[in-house]
Amino acid sequence: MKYWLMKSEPDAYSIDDLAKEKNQTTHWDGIRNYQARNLMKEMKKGDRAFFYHSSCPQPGIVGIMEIVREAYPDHTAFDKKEKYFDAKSDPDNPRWYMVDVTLVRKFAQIIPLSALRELSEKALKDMVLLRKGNRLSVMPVTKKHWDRILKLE
DNA sequence: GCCAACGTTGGC
DNA sequence: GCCAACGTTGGC
Repeated sequence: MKYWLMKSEPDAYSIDDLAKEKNQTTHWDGIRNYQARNLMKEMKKGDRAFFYHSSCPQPGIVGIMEIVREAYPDHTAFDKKEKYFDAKSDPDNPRWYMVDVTLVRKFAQIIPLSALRELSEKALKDMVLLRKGNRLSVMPVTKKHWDRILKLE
């Protein structure tokens, strides 16, 4: 089993939105970055992912999700009415993919980015999220880092 | 709102 | 293939 981190702006879609979904499950659509897409294609059913709130007053990890369906075409790229429509994605040869995720649990308290940064020179050294200039919205997390982060809860 | 750090686009 | 211009992300 692998571990991941997936970002979302809570104004657009928060962990509470996920909690309100039927079966607390949704498709993680709208990824329009090749590196992030390629990582999503590596995801396997049963993998775990941190839900991360970005671009908000308190960025940080707010809970845990599980991958319940492996990568399949992101149909929102085909629909002109969708925000993430992409004319270059052809239904016969889709450019963008998404996975389905379900909520495992929401943390009682957010694990703020600032708390992660405090460990960036030690236990969380080289974590992708903490790398300077990091902009990836989907990224891998090592088991070592995953376990250490859970101790911050 | 600012700005660093990328990623993408398009002319050559 | 190079690279300047432009757009986006995301913390602060």
